[in-house]
Amino acid sequence: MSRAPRRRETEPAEESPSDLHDLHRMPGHLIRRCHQIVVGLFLEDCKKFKITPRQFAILNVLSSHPGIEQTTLAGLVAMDRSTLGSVVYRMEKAGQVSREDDESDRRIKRMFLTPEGNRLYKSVLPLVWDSQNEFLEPLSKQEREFLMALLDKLANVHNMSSRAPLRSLGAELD
Amino acid sequence: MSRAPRRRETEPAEESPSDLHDLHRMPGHLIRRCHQIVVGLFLEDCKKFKITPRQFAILNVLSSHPGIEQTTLAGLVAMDRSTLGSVVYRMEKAGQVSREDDESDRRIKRMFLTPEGNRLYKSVLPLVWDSQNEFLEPLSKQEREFLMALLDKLANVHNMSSRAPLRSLGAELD
DNA sequence: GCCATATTGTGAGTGTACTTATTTTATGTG
DNA sequence: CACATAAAATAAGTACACTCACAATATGGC
Repeated sequence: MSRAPRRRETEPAEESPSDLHDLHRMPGHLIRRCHQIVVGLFLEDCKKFKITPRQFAILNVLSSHPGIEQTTLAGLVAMDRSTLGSVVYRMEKAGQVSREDDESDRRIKRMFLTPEGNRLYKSVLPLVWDSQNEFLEPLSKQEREFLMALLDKLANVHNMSSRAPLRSLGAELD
Repeated sequence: MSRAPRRRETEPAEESPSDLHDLHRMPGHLIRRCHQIVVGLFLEDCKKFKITPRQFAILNVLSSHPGIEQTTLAGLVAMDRSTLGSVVYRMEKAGQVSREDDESDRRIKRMFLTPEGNRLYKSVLPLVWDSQNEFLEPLSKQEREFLMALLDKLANVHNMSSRAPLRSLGAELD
């Protein structure tokens, strides 16, 4: 039913079926595709280090903020506490991060990069940037900047209504 | 190293720490945030129907292409076969799709929407569009179109190098 | 000091999203 | 027709990404 090709997209594929258009016009679908792609490029470029984008994000934040607690870290990388917990658990097993109990607040576990984790971070950083540039490569410099600005705007405006809001630091730590 | 706040973003948060900038300048991170957000809006708006974005995508494609096989469907929604299999399994249990064996090729299972699945699709469609508009709401009309064009370009250029490429239909199925 | 309340981390349960390997069935070639 | 090869679906294993619930603490008021 309803086989009327009434649009002329940039170039969905070859055949351009019928009202499957609905799906491909949705921002959510396009965002998902791009996410899928950028993760794929990341994993490919960093293959020899067996690291994921989330693990990299954690290394990155711990590198500049040693000793933060898990909930704060979760806020900084925009993950929820449970997910972060399981990712960090794996990284601890892999010897990349360490956790130690806080003296004054027994609920808290403070997190640090191990030397191993730090080496991994330094080694993988250029490869990560490669993958990011590779992703943006089809766009001109201006287009890249515009894209980033638009995504940044969307992410920030919706920040607090999202399920794992990005949160910056308070003033109490280090 | 490198503690120079040399940018002035739209509004990252309040403190704008130091070289955590690295992370937030990465397209991958922004894309992920936006993905997280748009999925969150979808789930919130469609809460009473207990449906996920992927399940909706499947309903959408099956609605216009009844009788396709799983591998083709996977291509149309850009999921890999394994993931699609498990999602479809749940939808079959929920009575939204049905699968029947193909006569001429015993490997194939052809998929259809059940009346229930079709009702669900029709009911949820407007809510889905609401969520998509809500996501884009912070942007002007022009910005929205530009964003979509840029994402579309990225998704299409990288399509074949991604792990679950979007594939359009061949000519053999009705 | 005691209690209602809030916070930190965790655990269980569901749903993607991949990888690799295996089973079943088709198809092409000699 | 037997045989290597390919394709469709599934299974097993890993890694997020959430939800809700819960135990162990802290904290503010009284």
